[in-house]
Parts: sequence; structure tokens; C-alpha cells
Amino acid sequence: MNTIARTALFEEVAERLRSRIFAHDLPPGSWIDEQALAAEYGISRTPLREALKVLASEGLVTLRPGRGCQVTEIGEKDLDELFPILALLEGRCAFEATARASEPDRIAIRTLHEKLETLAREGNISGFFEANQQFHQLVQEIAGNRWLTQLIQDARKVVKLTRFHSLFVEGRLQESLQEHRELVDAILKGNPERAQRVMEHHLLQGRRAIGALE
Amino acid sequence: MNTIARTALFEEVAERLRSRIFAHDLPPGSWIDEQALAAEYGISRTPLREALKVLASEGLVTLRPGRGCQVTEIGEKDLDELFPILALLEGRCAFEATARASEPDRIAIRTLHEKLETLAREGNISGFFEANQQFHQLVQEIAGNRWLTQLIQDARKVVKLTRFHSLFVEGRLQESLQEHRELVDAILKGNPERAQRVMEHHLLQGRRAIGALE
DNA sequence: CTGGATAATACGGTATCCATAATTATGAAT
DNA sequence: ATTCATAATTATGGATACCGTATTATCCAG
Repeated sequence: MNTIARTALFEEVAERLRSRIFAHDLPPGSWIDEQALAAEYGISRTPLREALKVLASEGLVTLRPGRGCQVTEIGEKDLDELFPILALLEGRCAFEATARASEPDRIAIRTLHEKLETLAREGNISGFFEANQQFHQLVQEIAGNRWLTQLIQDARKVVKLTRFHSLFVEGRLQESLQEHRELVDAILKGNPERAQRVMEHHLLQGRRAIGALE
Repeated sequence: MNTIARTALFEEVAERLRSRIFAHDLPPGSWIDEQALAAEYGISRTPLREALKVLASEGLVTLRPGRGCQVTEIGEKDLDELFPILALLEGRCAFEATARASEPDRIAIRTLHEKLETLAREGNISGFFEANQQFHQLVQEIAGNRWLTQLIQDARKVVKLTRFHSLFVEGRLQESLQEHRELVDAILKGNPERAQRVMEHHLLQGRRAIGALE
């Protein structure tokens, strides 16, 4: 019987909605039908509306007073604004992580990176995508700044509204991998400034890759 | 009849609660009594709870499932983590603002700064405090990055949980003013790199000033 | 086809009710 | 008197039903 930290219903609902939004099951611009969703989930409108308020303050949905709520549409301009911020924040993360990394931390970095190499060799794109997220999260963990992590996650959530993730771009995977190699090298050799520069460049390249799509 | 953008009730409630939290009318750590507040505001529990969910995702209150909701307590460590982030983000703002400032923008900067000088000369601390916030917001506006502004506001909200603002520290007002002078000089002379450095230093000094208190 | 009146719908909010869990109060035993 | 277990109280989290109002959709007239 799992009673530890029982999550409130509205939290669960928010999480389920996030998944559906990121998967474009609920595509940007689509309206969210309260009663339909409440019925589908077998819950009342109350927790569903609470969840929508949370998603709204995260920027994932936009409340239209009196009309309802729709999934936020994100444009090129938003991406142009968001990626430099991510580069800044994650760059700082890389700096801090490099400066603070313990030996076990470095081993974890190396191990996870090797997994990325393997997945790339196997051509396992979705696996790579998953491990890539883990890698970035690991760097954030090692950096050990709770609020920095929070802001990065906030920004990433919005970016994830875009259907196209840079890694899916043809050829970007190898490029991304190469950038990771340099990043890992900088971290393991204990060069914070270089780790920061590489991470910034890595994310700005991600933006460029997406931009090449449309 | 002005029906454009009528604000929802839960928004108003959230705003009122924010004010009370920042004013330490609801001090950090204190419990929030749903029914009491709902009764006080003459509203039902529903919109109040929606407002609390929003504040929770902003980090201003902490939800304790099954027990309620209390105003978030912020520690020295949080400030140590938050100020460098603010320095980073607002530093970038200063850079962008300097690079993009139009002539009217520069005039607005100069005008607002002169107001700060006047208020400081008059010893009007709360007025200075207010104008100081306006100044930082103006820089953000000129920078013209919606998401950057958003993240800065998010971080500042949390910082505002602290009772002590750096400007209230003895002597810090003159110091702060001097830093502003250098910042304005860098902006007006169109030196983005210097504006960035000065802004970063300005915020890190703010953290130091608060730290000197306890 | 257009425009306006009308009906249907859905949102935002209120008022109640209820199960569950947390806190407090009570009381017995050591 | 202190401790511990039990009972009573309270407040949360959620459900249900209801309503005014503002959209949205429908329909009819011109």
C-alpha cells in the first residue's frame, strides 16, 4: 500500500495532459473540452480545472476567459528566444557540474555517454533521445542548483510543444554526439569554461537544426 | 462595457495572495486556511484552491497533500542559488537591451535613471525601491525577449519571499545607485558586453548585501 | 447569400455533501 | 504525572448539482 507522498489527483491529471500535449495527441491550438476530458478520465471537472490552471502557469496551455482553454501554439520567434536562454542556463550548469563533479559523478557521466555512443551506433533514435535527456538531467543534478534545474525544466517544457526535436533531424544525431564527446571531454578534464562553451554551442546548434526544417 | 480580457476570479485571488505573501502578511511557513480565506474574500473554495495551485507552481506556496498548503520558506542556500541565476538572466537582458535600444529607449532609460537619482537624493527609500523595479523591467522590455522576462519574473517572485531586500541595507542604496550609473553609461554608450558585466555584478552585490544581514 | 434573432452549449463560479486522513482531545494503564 | 492507545473533531480533496452569462451554432427572414 503506497501511501508515501500520495500525489493529488490534479497532479496526476496535469501529468497525463502534459504527456498528451508533448505527444501532440493534443496538438497546439486545439481546444480542451473540460467535460469531455473529465468524462474520459472518469473524474469531476474540479481537479481537471485545477490541473489546467497549473498547465497555464507553465505556459503549456492558454486560458481564454469565458471561452475555455487551448494548447499553446509556439512560433519560430519563441524558439529563437528560448534556445539562447537554454544555452545560457545549461551552459552554466555545465560549468558548475564540471567544477563540482566528484569521482563517482565523472564515472556516471562517462557511463551514460558510452550508452549514448552505443545507442547511436545501433541507430536507436528514440533510445538515444531518451538517454540524451537523462544526460542533460545528470549534468543538472551534478551542478546541484535546484532553482537552475527548475528554470531549465520550465523552459524545456515550452520547447517540447514543438513537434520537431532537433535530434530527429537528418544527420543531427551524429553532430549532437560529437558535441557530447567534446562536452564529456571537457567535464572529465575538469575545464569548466570549455564545458560551458561547448554546452552553449550544443544547444544553439539544436535550434539551428530545427530551424532548418521549415 | 469593457469585456476585453476580463480577468478570472482565481487570477485576482492569486494576485491578492501574492501581495500578502510578499508583504509578509502571510509569512513564510504559515499555513493557509482555505475556508477562512474563502470566507474573508467572500468567495467559494473553488477559485481559491485554483489560485493556490498556481501559486504552488510558482513556488510561492508548498502543497502538503492531505494537510494543506503553507507559504514557502526560503533559505540562505536558495538565495545563493537564485542570485547567480538572476545575474545571468538579467545580465543577458542588459546585453540585448544595449544592442537593441532605439533612441526613444535610451531616452526612457536616462529619464528613469534621473528619477532614481532624485529619489535617492531625497532619501525616499520606498520610492527608490519602486523605481528600481521599474528600471529593471524597462531593461527587460527593451531586450524584447518574452521568455527571458518570464523566467526572470519567476525567479524574482521567489526571491521576494525574503523579507529583506538588499536596498534596505544600510549604505547599499548609494552603492546600488553607483552601479546603476555605470550600467546606464554602458547602455547609452552602446557597450553590450560591459552592460552585461555591470548588471551581473550589480545583482551579485545585491546578494552579498542581504547575506551581510544575518 | 447575408444579417439578425434565437436556441444550445460550455465556462466560471457557488453551494453542499462526503470519504478520508490528520490533528486534537480523551481516557486508561503504568 | 507521563505515556500510549483510542475516540472525536476538523479540514482537505474530490464529487455532484445547479446557475448566470457569454459564446457559438442554428435558423429564419429579407
